[in-house]
Parts: sequence; C-alpha cells; structure tokens
Amino acid sequence: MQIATWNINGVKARMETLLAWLREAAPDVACLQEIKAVDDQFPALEIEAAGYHVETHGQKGFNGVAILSKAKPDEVLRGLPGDPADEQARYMEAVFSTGSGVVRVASIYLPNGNPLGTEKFPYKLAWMKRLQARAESLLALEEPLVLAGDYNVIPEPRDARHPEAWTGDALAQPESRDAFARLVHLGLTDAVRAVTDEPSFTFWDYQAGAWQKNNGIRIDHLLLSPESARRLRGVRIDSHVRGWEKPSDHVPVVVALDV
DNA sequence: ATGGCCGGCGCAGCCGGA
Repeated sequence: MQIATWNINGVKARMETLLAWLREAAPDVACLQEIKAVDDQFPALEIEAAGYHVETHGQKGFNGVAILSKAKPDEVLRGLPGDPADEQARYMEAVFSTGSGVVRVASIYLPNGNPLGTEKFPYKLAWMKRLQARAESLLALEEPLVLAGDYNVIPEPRDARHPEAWTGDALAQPESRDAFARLVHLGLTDAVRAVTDEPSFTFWDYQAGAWQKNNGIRIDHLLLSPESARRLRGVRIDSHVRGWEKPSDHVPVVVALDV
C-alpha cells in the first residue's frame, strides 16, 4: 500500500500536474495540503475519473487539506481536535480497511509560524501541542498509523541545503524543532530518516532559482506508528515533479507499507 | 554580485506562503 503526502499549492491551478503524477505514481492514498479551495470548488469529478475517491476539508482562499484514495475510507475526521475556536482547515484523518486490518492516515498542514514576533508563531506552537495530544490518543489505539503532511519544520540542520539561511525562520526555531522531536519521541518513525542519512529535500522556493541550485529544505514528513513502521517497505521522494511545468514548490513523498 | 515567485481573490494590488 502506497501512501503519499504532497502540498500542491492550489488544487485548481495544479490539476494537470496532479493528474499526471497520480497516473505515474498510482498511490493508494494521497494526502494533499494547501488545496486553497472550498469543498465545492474541489475538482472532484476529474479526480474520480482518474480512479480516486475524494474527501476534502477546504477553506476559502488558503489552507485546506484533502485525502484521495483508490478505496473509499470507512471513516473520516475533519479538523484537529482541541480548539473549537480554530477555524483554519489544516487537518483531517481517514481510516481504511485492508486485508490485514485498518490503516489510519492523517493529512496535516502545520502552520508556518512566520514572521516571528507576531501571533503566528505562538499559534504554530499551540497547534503542535494539539497535534501531540492527538498523536498520543492515536498511538494508544496501537494501529498502523501514518501522520503525513507539510509540517513546516526543518527537523535538523542537515535538512536544509543552507541551514544558516533559516536561523531566523519559524521553520527552524528551537521551539519548532523541540516540538517536532517530542512528537517523534512518542514512538513515531520519520520514514525518510529511517531509510537514508543523505540530504533529502521536499521543498524548493519559487524564488532565486532555488530548484536549479538545489537550495531545498525537508519539511514534508511521514511519521509512522510502530505498527506501520514494522510494515515499511520503502520510501521515495518524487523530486523530479519539481522540474515539471507549473510545479508546486513542494514535491510528493511516498511510503510503501506491507499491508 | 545581486536578485530573481506564485496562487487566490477579483479585476488592483494585497495577502499568505516558506
């Protein structure tokens, strides 16, 4: 079973790229972030014609997440629990039945947190605290679980081509890194780091020729519960998609699980 | 050497992103 995460930076502007990648990669589940559309605007018919079931949690203009899947999920949850006043669409879960039991998948669009010194950074940290609580609850279920998404955290200096350029950025603050580390230390496995120690980037800015210079960062992560880490077959970053026409600034990251 | 973008909204630039 292939499970992918991809911040597509606007689903309406990215349909050709999205359909081409779905045809090429044929993931079983694709978690999307930054769909930048309300549910009614999501081009569901075209995705369904490509063989995918569509579940969305959208919002006008920005944010928004979706989960596309070959099989219809048994259950869907929209919104990160823990703050009823939070109206930003950044989190959803879907539960799938497989031959060997259920697999739970979350599509996460963690707040960016920039600029520092504004209310955005505390919002990021508070959101991470809520994610921590959700992860604790889900780990207690002892199910195969994949927390997939754009975490907007550069976990370590080696996850940036130019780490010194990010020292004043919310993505690399000690508080952001500590919160990410606390999440992992609950017993989750960072899938990419489970298979390689090499620099592995998932985002290249549109500006300043970042892609051409490989000036990238690793901020899109798939965190696996022990039950899914045990079934990990492989991990892949589809970096070539960054070189396509009309690319997102992020690329898909894919895990293969033995289920 | 420096600086370089993009999508949404809505029809001009501004907001938000990372």
